[in-house]
Amino acid sequence: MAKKPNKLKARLPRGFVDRSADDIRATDEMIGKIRAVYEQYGFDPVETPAFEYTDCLGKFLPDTDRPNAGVFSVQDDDEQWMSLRYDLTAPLARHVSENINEIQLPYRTYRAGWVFRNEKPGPGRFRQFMQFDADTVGAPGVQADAEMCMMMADTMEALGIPRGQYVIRVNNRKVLDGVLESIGLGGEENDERRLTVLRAIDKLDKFGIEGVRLLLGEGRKDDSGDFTKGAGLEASAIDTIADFVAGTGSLENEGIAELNTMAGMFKACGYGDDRIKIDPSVVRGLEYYTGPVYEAELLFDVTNEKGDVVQFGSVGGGGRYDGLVKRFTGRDVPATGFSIGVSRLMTALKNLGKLGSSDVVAPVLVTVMDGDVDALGRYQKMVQDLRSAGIRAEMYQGNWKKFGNQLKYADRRNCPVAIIQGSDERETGELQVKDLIEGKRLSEEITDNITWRESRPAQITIREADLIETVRDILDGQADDRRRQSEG
RNA sequence: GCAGACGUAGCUCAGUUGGUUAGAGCGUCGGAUUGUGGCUCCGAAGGUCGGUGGUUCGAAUCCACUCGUCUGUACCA
Repeated sequence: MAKKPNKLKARLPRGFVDRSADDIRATDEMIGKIRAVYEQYGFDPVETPAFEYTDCLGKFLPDTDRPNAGVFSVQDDDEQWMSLRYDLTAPLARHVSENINEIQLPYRTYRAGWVFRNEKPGPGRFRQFMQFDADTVGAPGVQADAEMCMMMADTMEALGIPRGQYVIRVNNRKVLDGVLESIGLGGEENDERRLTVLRAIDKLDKFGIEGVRLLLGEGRKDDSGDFTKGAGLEASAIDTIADFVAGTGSLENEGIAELNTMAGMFKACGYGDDRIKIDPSVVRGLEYYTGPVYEAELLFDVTNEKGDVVQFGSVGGGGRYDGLVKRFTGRDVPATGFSIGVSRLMTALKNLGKLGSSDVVAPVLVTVMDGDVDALGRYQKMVQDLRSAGIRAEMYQGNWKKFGNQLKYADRRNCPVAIIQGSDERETGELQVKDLIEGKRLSEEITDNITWRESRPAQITIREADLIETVRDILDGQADDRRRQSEG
């Protein structure tokens, strides 16, 4: 027997997903709400491309063992390396620097876009995802940072997350730096250990204070038995840090002063601890942040597809990055901004029931009984009339000779209404209008096929001229039912 | 990256100490029904048993390597 030719296997690269109609509509809705807040605050949109020259994206990674790890890079035909952007901040710094003479500072801008990371994907973690950023470039004062925090809080609420179910946590890198200096970890020679300590503090949510202490000391064994090496600090140094993240340490420095200024602004604007909170354990973006850092955290439980409760953690964050533009221009251009993880946040909002199944109704289906040119023209005209009346509609485009398949198609697409006109109806100037939703309900009471077919459930005969009015009545009735159900 | 678990049809899974042509349910497609969705009945398609190599008379089953998935951890600019 001849060997079958090998079929090409259709497969998606790992860590990437195809997006469904529901997902796309929900994302559009979210982005619309976020944009409205940013616009209200006086921010303008700008868009940069997905690719940048690799050197413009910058390298903030300390480990040079894997210089290209994390990004997708390709070599252009002039042999220059380009990379897909891994966030929206570095490209903005490039854009501002390149147009620094035309851009009026302070520059208040927002943008949504796909970013790409070449790393291990996991559930809810992809190699392409959407971020929605807002930044103020050319603003040296912490009032700009405070505004960012308040805008994040407003955005959470605009998305329907109730007060108390989210919190914006704020810290300042200068505070952390001060603490580290006080335990003798100042100076360049301790860069590596400082990083390890910061990463350990960042794990507070995950492992609790005891886990963090292990990571600051000898190290910690994970659930699979693998061992993570710690920072190897002295017991007294660990105590100092533990006191600090618990908020019981005492310290005076520039970072604390900045946090106090910001706290004062939050209070003056009526943003209490239930919305924005100073939290000494916030670390974030370990390399390029230079001042205030902040992140948005969800406080409600999220259950995944398997029904497990998962820790959702941060859905966005940001901070002050005073050095990024200077890399290009040599000029001090202080900036602050934050990023919302759109895809992640959407998962959470679905859980909260804030993004229900979309309210987009499938089209009305005009079925095809006769395939001659005259008949097809009549069917298409009905479709156009429905569309002109603002009703989503389509003519069946499959094999019209199998009429049963047309209704099956309508059923599977959740079409609300089907229009039927064969030669019998045509002769009398009539139409059959079938309410498919009501028909589905009635089908539960009918068990034998003959009755089902002959009773033609939820189907009425009308004059051709009454098409629009009848369809509209049925659609309105269905919309009322949906409303009652979602309320009850 | 490190550690562990797991890979059989589109999906969920059976498959005996290594033994003939690898099965079921659901789903898909066709028919019963040339002009009516659901139900029911009948039929069909769909598998390199993740891949490669090895042990063996014989491998879905045992071994090695590899790829992939999942869990934890690391990294996350």
